[in-house]
Amino acid sequence: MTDRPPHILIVDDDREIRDLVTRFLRGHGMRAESAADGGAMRRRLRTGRFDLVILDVMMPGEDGLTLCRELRAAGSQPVIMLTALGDETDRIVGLEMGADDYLPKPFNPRELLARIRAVLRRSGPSAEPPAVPGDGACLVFEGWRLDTARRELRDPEGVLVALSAGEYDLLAAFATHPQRVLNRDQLLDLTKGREAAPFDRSVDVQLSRLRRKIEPDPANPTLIKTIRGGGYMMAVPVARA
Amino acid sequence: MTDRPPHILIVDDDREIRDLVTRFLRGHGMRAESAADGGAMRRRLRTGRFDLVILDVMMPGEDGLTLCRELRAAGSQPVIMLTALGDETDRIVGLEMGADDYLPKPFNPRELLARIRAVLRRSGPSAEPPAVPGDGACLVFEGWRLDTARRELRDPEGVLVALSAGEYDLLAAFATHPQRVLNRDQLLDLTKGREAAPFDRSVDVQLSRLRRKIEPDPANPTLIKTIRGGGYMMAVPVARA
DNA sequence: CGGCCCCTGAAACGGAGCGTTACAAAATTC
DNA sequence: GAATTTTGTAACGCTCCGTTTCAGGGGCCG
Repeated sequence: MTDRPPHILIVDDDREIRDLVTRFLRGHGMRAESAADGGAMRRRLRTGRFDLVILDVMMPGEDGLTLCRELRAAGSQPVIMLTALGDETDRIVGLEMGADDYLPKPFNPRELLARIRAVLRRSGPSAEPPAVPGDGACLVFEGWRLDTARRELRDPEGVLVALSAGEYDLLAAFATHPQRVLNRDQLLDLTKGREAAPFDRSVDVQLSRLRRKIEPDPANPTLIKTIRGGGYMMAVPVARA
Repeated sequence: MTDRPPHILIVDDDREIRDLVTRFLRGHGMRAESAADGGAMRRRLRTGRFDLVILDVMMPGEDGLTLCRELRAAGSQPVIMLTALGDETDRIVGLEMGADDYLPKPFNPRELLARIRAVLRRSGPSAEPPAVPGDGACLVFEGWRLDTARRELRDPEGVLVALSAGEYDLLAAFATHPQRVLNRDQLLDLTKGREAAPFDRSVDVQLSRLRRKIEPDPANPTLIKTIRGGGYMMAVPVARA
């Protein structure tokens, strides 16, 4: 029912293609961003939540197939691959790697749009657990235990702490980005997948509610600190278990 | 949200290009500075915080690729490389070295501006690598312990000293540049990432507040000394732990 | 040595950022 | 469809921070 615009990431070494596709998708009501290579892609995925990734197969350095396998292992976004025209091998290997669709270059932007919509429709609205690449694991910090598979939180004594969906998403965003300052835009992107409105303070209120449940002394937070003028930060190290 | 103007460093041996780009970027609301070679770049990076570095590939002495690799290893700023027109090799090697984008010379300044904005948007406001627990994130001086991962300060007895965000940033600036005189411009750049206004004395006031918390006798400071006419200096050695 | 100027320290004030509560709308459950 | 829970918005008060202002003190000159 949440019909927010889909968020697409284009990974291609060719600047012209990146810009063309980005502009085209934005012109059709989507949020689109681009990355020039695998490193940039990873950096962008670290602080943003995407509904779909478009990968060029032919790239210097890490090629699209490698990145596709990585995406499949880590996240759950659907992937569309851009292959060289008529190259059956790429197409087959791409699909084996877990790509959801492929498109031979050069392509008609309208066709890309159609395939994006098809893949998003297929993968459905419930395809994506927010903010968690590398799932199935428990995130442990200061004795607390966040089970990302069950969406449950247990305190150091092992007692279940009831969190609302929003509180869980917020805590998960921090737990997957520990020891980093996250501003309100990033947190909103990670938890709700939307952008901040002018006087949006919903993050503040949610965090206040979360602190009441997990901080020993909510007035002097030790787990999630406030960085005035910057945002918030999980101040303790997080381990996977 | 802190929306301060981005701070760009241009590294190019050609003086005309440096001036042209610097003036152009400033005319578009950015803070821009330039360096003529690798040495000047390193010197500038030591006391300034930059959001992006523009590197010329072809330079006498250390070329852009070498510098790019160095930047990638040390810092976290994104890099845009200026390559010779149509030189595929440079472009590919540049991206492999970790550049976030490239631009063939000669280029249209407006296009450079667009590239810069795109890269900044992609890399986001905080692009630091996630701190690994146990990595040397503590700075120790005279028994005091500044934990940069947790943004916490402990006195020699191990008692937590409450610092405001601004006080912490200021102390961190000194602790990462010990035994060096830092003037107000440098401190403002390191802590707030902005330039000094004509009669800006905010650093003085913050330092006064900081001294009240960490100096045994704030009237006769021993940790952070005043250098009349020059600025301030952390007067004790700092070790990583 | 004394007077002057300029630099710095610190108090005081006001504005902005943030925490929290209250309330209303929306979603979920039964 | 009603009751309950969750979530966003508005509002109030507190804290932090930048600016202003004044006082003290060091350096330079005579």
